[in-house]
Amino acid sequence: MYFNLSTRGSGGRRATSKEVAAEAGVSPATVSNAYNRPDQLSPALRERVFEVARRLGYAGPDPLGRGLRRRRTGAVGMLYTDRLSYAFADPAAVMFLEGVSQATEEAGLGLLLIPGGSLGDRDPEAVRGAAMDGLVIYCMAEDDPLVEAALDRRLPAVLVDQPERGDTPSVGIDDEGAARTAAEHLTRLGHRRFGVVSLKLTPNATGGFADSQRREYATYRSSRSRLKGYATAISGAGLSPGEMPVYECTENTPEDGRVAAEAILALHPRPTALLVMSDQLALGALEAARRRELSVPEGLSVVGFDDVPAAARAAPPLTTVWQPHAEKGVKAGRLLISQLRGEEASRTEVLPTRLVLRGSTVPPAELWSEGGWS
Amino acid sequence: MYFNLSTRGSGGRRATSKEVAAEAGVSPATVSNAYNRPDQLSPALRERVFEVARRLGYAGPDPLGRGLRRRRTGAVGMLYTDRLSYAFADPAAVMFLEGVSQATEEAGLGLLLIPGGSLGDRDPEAVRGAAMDGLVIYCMAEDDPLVEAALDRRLPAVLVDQPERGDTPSVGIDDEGAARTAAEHLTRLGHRRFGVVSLKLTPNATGGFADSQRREYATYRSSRSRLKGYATAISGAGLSPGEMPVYECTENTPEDGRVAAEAILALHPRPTALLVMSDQLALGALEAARRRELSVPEGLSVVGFDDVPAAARAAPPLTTVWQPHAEKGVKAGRLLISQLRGEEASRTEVLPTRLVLRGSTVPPAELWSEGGWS
DNA sequence: ATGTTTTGCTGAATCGTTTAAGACGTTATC
DNA sequence: GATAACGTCTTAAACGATTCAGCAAAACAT
Repeated sequence: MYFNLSTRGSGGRRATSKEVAAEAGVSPATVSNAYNRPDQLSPALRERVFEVARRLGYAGPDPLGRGLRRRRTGAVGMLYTDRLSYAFADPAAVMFLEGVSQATEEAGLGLLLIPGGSLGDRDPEAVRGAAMDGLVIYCMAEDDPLVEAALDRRLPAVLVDQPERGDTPSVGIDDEGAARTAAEHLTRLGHRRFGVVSLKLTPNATGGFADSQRREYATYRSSRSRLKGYATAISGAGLSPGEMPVYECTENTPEDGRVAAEAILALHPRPTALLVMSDQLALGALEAARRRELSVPEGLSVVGFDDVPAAARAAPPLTTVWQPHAEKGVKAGRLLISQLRGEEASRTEVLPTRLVLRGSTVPPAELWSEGGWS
Repeated sequence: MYFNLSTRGSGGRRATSKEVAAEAGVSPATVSNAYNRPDQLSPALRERVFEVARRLGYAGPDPLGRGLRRRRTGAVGMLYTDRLSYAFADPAAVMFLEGVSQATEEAGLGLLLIPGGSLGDRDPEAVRGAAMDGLVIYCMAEDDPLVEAALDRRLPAVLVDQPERGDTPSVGIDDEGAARTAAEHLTRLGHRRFGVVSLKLTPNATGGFADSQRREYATYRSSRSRLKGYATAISGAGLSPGEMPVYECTENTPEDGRVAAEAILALHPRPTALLVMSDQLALGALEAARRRELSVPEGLSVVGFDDVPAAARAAPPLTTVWQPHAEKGVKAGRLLISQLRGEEASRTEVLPTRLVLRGSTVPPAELWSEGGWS
């Protein structure tokens, strides 16, 4: 009969189920049953086991021991493009996480945010060593070694906003179509000179204008597809997309967007419209215009992507591509969970997008006299 | 010699280190060493082990087996007041998480978001069964059974924005002092009739005006302290805080804030100033005023709490109490990590706050003729 | 040639559970 | 009265790794 009360606090070793069993004079199996299958033992004994457990400071089965035996952890992992802390600074990612967490919480699962390290030296150890039952892989570059490492685990997984891989289910949007729609909106308004403020094209992006080869071989699918969508629209208007300046940002922040837009607006001839790959960047573009005393939309049209809440509150309110971030998260989570349950999941889900017209886009100034707009 | 290539994909059993060992003709200990202590075996053999591992589809040591043996998981948990998905909808919580994730990522640790379930029936199973090396407990009610369950695990922990407990380190702000400062700002401007839009006072809050007993026995420390701070300031101005209406919200959303403010503004006599416990709620209060065609600040002063980014962009910009959300997260994370490293951590950290004066507060209209303001 | 250290590997115990399968006494069934 | 069924509890074998003491051979020193 050995007590263990001294271990209150974070120090000291916790009691094990075996010790509880010994102290209560039963077998370990019975202790296990007390916690996991109340119907397998008499209520009286169960109570006694709990009583002893309390006395010994045993707070229930150790998750690792249990997990090892049961082959399941009760948590799903989430892998993000970049440093974890950046995810929380990106409204779109936060909304996505909101959706994922909703799905996982419904299922009683934990959500394990896996540290990737900075993009420079991604450390696969964390994803190799993370205790999880499955994972959602969000917005990663198609050649990111972490994706490889993650998939190697052979866990149930779902890819989000990424190229398909093997038979892993995926959810995403039609980036190319959405971008095309956004650009066509501008060509229809009569714009002829565009600039693109782009998200990262490859993980090791250094920022700056991207040449056509770089555009072609972007390893982030979303960026590549959106670029393609923009280009298609431009071509459709009889223009040549190759000449269109594309400034690649390294972070999805208003600051980076501002810098990019400033670079583009310094060009001659100056574009009359900016195609921006995210609202975070677009907010920065608005700021750039403001600093140049170039009024939006009169002097410059801007169309964003994502439709984050701040887009509607911006001055002027931002014309942008809406996409269902939270729903994407919920879908991804559910898809993963149904795999965990062994159900055969649908292969791929493409969620709808919608161009939201607000105040940041009008015909170019050159056309005003032609009666299109006043 | 047995291959296992058929298990590509999520199905199939993964190879174990023992199988790799057998196939490579070495002992399991050697396989382990190949992964964990490269210096313990010849480079040639190590390469051979990896080669066999690759062939067999062995992606490195199983996290659970390893975790069990090593007594450590490589992840820290995070426990939140409410449903996880709500955390992502609350900018303050998101900033806090940003900080925590920064700290954990630096240390190469995962961040496990523990599902609590809805507040009604909190399920302690998840916190009992979560595989983690330590946890941060954020903004929980002092009588929440989940806190008890979490502390019972005897893991290293840190409490955030919560009453101290035992010798668990904690980080927070001086809620009472900050609230008092906010309220004193208004009393100094000459306001005499106040309304309080309050965050939840207890987990099972139903919303509505809270009587004095309810205010007294609030189990969320932040709410209780802020209420106390407001009251102190009011008393200091020679008024009686007991008469001040306090409307308790159930969620920290603009919608709830609007509803609360509407209820308060319908009172007679109508308060000239609103003390609001969060900016999310305050944004809703502004909306309520707008709907009543009551202009802020001329007809109503509003002071918030948190200084979320949207506060500065609101119309009018919100006077509010700034607090270092992200830094709080970093501090909490670091405090936890230093415990994990066995370092004796400081007991308690109180972070600074600051009242940020913006456009939502002016003297009450009654005083304008007296020359104070125009 | 002998003693000592180093290198490279293995055997066996251990981490804390869960879970088939089975033992044993009691009660229901025909 | 035999048999089946049941309720309760136990035995023993996993689950997948790590770690420490130890051992043989090789390298080095004397």
